[in-house]
Order: sequence, then C-alpha cells, then structure tokens
Amino acid sequence: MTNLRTLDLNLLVVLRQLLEDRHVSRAGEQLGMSQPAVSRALQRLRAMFDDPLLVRTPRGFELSARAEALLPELSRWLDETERLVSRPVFDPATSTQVVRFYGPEPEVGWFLPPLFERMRRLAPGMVLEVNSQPRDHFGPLERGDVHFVVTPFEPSASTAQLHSLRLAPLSLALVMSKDNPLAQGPLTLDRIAAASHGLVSLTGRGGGMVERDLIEQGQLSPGERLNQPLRLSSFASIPAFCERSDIVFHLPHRFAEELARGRNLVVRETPPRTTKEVAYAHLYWHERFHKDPMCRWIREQLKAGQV
Amino acid sequence: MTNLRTLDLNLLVVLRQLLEDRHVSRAGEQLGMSQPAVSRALQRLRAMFDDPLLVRTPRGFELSARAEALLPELSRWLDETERLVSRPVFDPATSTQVVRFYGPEPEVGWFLPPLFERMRRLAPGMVLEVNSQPRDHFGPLERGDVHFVVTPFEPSASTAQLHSLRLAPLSLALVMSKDNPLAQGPLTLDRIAAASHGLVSLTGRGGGMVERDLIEQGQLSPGERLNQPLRLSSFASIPAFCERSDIVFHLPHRFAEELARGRNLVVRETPPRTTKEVAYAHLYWHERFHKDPMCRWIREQLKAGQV
DNA sequence: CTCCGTTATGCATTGGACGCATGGATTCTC
DNA sequence: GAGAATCCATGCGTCCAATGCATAACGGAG
Repeated sequence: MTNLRTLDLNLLVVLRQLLEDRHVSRAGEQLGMSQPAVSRALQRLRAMFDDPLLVRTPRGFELSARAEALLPELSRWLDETERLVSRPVFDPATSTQVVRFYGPEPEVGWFLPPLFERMRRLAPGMVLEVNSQPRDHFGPLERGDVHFVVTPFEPSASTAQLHSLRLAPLSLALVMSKDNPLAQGPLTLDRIAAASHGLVSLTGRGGGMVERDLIEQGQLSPGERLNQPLRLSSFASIPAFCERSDIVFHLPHRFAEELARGRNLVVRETPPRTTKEVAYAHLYWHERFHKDPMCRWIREQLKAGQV
Repeated sequence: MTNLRTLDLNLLVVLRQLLEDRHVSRAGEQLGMSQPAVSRALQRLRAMFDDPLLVRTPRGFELSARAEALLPELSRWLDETERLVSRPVFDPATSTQVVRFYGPEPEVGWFLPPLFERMRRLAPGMVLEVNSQPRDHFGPLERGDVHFVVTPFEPSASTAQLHSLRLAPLSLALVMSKDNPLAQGPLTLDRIAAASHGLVSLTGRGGGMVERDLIEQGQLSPGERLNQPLRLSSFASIPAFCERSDIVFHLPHRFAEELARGRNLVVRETPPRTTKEVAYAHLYWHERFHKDPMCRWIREQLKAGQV
C-alpha cells in the first residue's frame, strides 16, 4: 500500500483544476496561485503519479491516458472530500434522528413537553426518547448513552466536560379540591404548612423541595416534618386523589391548570416566597455533543420553548 | 461550498489514526511523527471541523458525536484516496481493454500476429484493433486515436513527443513456383535482379525496398527499374499467382513458409546483403500512453514475441 | 497529596511552497 | 522567415508553517 502520509493530498485539488483547464496559467488564476506555483505543483503531481498527466501538443496541453482516466474519478473524489469536511447540516424538517434524554420525573414531565410540542411542529420525523429509570444521573451522559439530562441535581465535581443550561424556573401553584378549606380564604404560608401535601416522585426525592422551603421560611421548625400522607409515582391520578381528599399538590402552574381542567379542582397561586418555591432544573450535556448540530438545535428549541 | 484549497487534506490521514487510537502519542508512533506534532495536528483538525473530535473522559479520549460519524466515512474516504493515487494495475488475464494500432500492410501482417498470439494466450479478454486505411501515419497518434503505430516510415521532424521501438527486422526470403528457373541453381544477386517480381502494397510503397537494395548492390543501375509486373493489395492470392507464373515475391521468411505450405511453391533464402534486405518497421507511440500500464504490457509482449 | 501517564505549549529550526523575474520553447502573424 | 505573443519552466530569495525537543500543565490513581 502506498503510504498516504508521504503524499501531499492537497496537490490533488490543483490537479483537478489542471486537468480541467489543461492550462497551467489559467488553473493558477482559478486557484489563486501564481503560474510558477502551479507549474511546480504539476511537477510534484507528475512524480506522485509517475505519469506526465499533461502532455504538450500543438494545441497546448492534453490529457495523458492516466489523466483521462483520473479526471472523472478525481471529481468524484473531491465531491466526496467536500462532503466529508463540510459541516454536517441538520435539517429539522427532514431529520429522522433520535434525541435521547435522561431525567427523573417530575422534571421530565414539566420541562420536556414544550420541547416536544416544537419538535412535532418543526421536526416531525424526529423521535424523542426519554428515560426516567431511577439511577445515576450523569453516568449516561459520560457514556454517551444519552444526549441530554434534565435534572435539578448538580453533577458531582468529578464529572467534568459537562455543559449546562439553566431551564427557566416554573412557578408553582397549589392544586386542591374545590371543597378543600384551603380553597377559601387567604392562602398564607402557615395555612399551607398546615395542610396535607401529596408529592410525585419516582426517585424518593421531590417533596423535599416544599418542605425545605417552608422550613427556611420559618413555617416549619427544623426536624418537624411536613404532613405528606400521599406519594405517587405519576401525575395521572393526582386529580382523582385531590377531588376525594384534603390533599394539596405543589405543581408548576400551567401543569396544574391542565390537570384541573374539567375537574372539581381549583388551582391557587402560592404567595411570593424565595426562589425555592419554583420548580427548577438544569439541562446537561456532554462535551461530545456540544457541537453536534442536532443537539444544538434541540438546545435552541428548549430555550425558545420556555415561557 | 467550503474551499478545499484552504484546507489541509493531509490532516485527515492523521485524523483517522487519532480516531482509531484515541491516543495522541500512540497515533504519533504509528504515523511516524512526534507527539507534539500530532497534538498540533489535532488542534488544526478541531478548528477545521469546528468540533472537539476527541473528548477527555476518565478513560482517556473518546470520540465526539461528529467523530463517531466521521470515522467510518473517513476510512472509506482513505480507501478511495489510496485507490485514486495508487498505480493502476493492469491485469492482462482479466483486462477487456481495446488496444488500437495503426499501420500499413504489409507491416501489420508481418509484425502484429506474434503479438496477437501472445494476447490470445495471456490476455484473452483484450481486443486488438488494427486500422490500415491508407493515410497520414502519425496524425492518429497525436490525436490519441490509436495507442500504437507500426510503420517503416519515419515521423516528420515536427511531430515530437513520440517514443519508438525498433522491431526486430525480419529476414526476407523468396517465394516462387517450384517450376521457376530461379528455384534451381545458385540464388545470386544478378539472377534475382533479372527475375520478375511481385509486390504487395496498399500504399503504393513496398517493392521499392527491394529495388533500392539491388541498386545499391550494383545489380541495377540507377534509373533502371526492377521488373515488377504484379502488384497486389493483399497476401491472400500470392500463392495462386506464383504457382502459375514466373513471379517471385520477397517476403519475411516465416511468412513465406506459411504461404508456401502445401502448395507447389518453394521458399529460398536470399543471399547475404545489406540490412535493407530485411523487412523492418518501428513501433511508435505517443507520450500520453508512455506510462500507461496496458500499453507498457503491449510493448513488452511485442518485444518478447520477437524471434 | 504526590506520582505517573498523557497532552499541551514555548521555542528554535528547517524544509518546502510561493512569488517574482527571467529564460526557453513554440505558435501565430505578417 | 523574422518577429511578436503566448505559455511553461526554472533560479533565487523569502517566508510561513509544520516539526522536534524540552518542559509545563493537566488529570487520574494510589
């Protein structure tokens, strides 16, 4: 095998122009190099192919047999080359790529639907794959198993090479039965702290957010637990539980409205508190996908889809 | 379109090694370049692709998404490249190429059959195309219409770029009827000069060779013409004419033997004379086919097929 | 925290590609 | 057939950029 390291592949670009023009000076103009430079390149090409490539005739240069055979191949090769080095274009409208997310509920349910809505509209051929199996959140990223992770957790210090984007926090609202006493009268922090709370969590985490917040606000003394008699692993049955009990759920506002629609439920704004009152999450991705056009597009859509 | 002139395609060779090894130092060893050189090449590659290509992980470098997609394409591309720059191999056994000759009779009939015999044996798929239409002998060469010309003529001084090979001269013999008086007794130059000669010529040329020779030998005085009462344009009817007349033909020895076989003919060696007593010809070819593997092979066979 | 393996970088060198100017060859024109 | 025009090749000086060496920086493992 000829060792490509010893060859100057850049010469091949010059060769095509030479074979097309059959004219050293003109090829030089087209390539933006001087005539002597092209002449020397031709010398090197002749050595490289051990063939004259261009032969003098009374009508100027003509192609040698080798050059004749080479020209079409060379054109194909250059096209190939251009394709190879050209930035891969991502066309949402025609892409059928799969974008893989990892993230726990409930964050996935809160932050990804707006993205998916845009995907359905702008990239109907794409597939969104979401994995919420409880496990290490950042391992899949490092292994390249997923493109993105959506999580409220922080990556451990050891996992470098991660990029992140803070997703716009979603303000929380309280969902409860219209018959719940809390549905009437002022919605104060102490009344909230005294209520019976439900939470959705696949990971065992989740409600801690509200509890911690109320502690910091002084509505619960540290060590005192929030009254949380209901833990669900999905949102589907929230309306049914709320309608038939005194349970209240902290949920992102718009999400709560959707659940309450057509039910005997009411959604009430929570009183202004710290930033912890909102549902937040970060989007993380690995360096390896940082420049990937599809992933960039997804990130843009995620940003654009925020309220 | 990205301008390939501004890119260094040689870097792509390094890139493949890098992507395969995922290791700068090792790639350097394989490529025969120092580690810093490879590191710098990687920098340039990263700029070229606007992508990290190799990303650090706890287990060393791993491929970015782009690199992952690139690697198989790159391998294909390098194979293509190698094919492109590698010397085209000519395999007689499988070739179906057409080799085109131009040349006048009778030289074609004398010099090409040994070649064709070898071709049938060694290159059964190839086609030998011979054109003997009388015309300018060297024009077809310059136009690239034919690969070779076989002719006793010299190219005009203006036609440069021609290569040539002297074909081994064929010694001439005389063919005549067994009843011809010349068939008996010593075959001296004066008896030959006195005989009635036939000649084969498509071009009008041909017999001049014998005539000139006899003049130079002093057997004919300048201006005196050889007795040549028969001109044929092919060899086919020579036996029939010779058998029924006193005509003698100067023909290459082996060719004469073939014609005489099974006929009432005799082949006699001519007495030693100058080099002009032999049938000679040159093989000419144009610069453009000088390095062509098929043409080289043909030239070899032509040489090898000589007596 | 330190050591080891690996990669990145500062620095000096060099090789070769380039442009300019010119020589040499060939063709075209008159 | 002489002269002009065109075009390619080459000698020469320049300069850039790739390379190698030495070393620093970095990251992981113990």
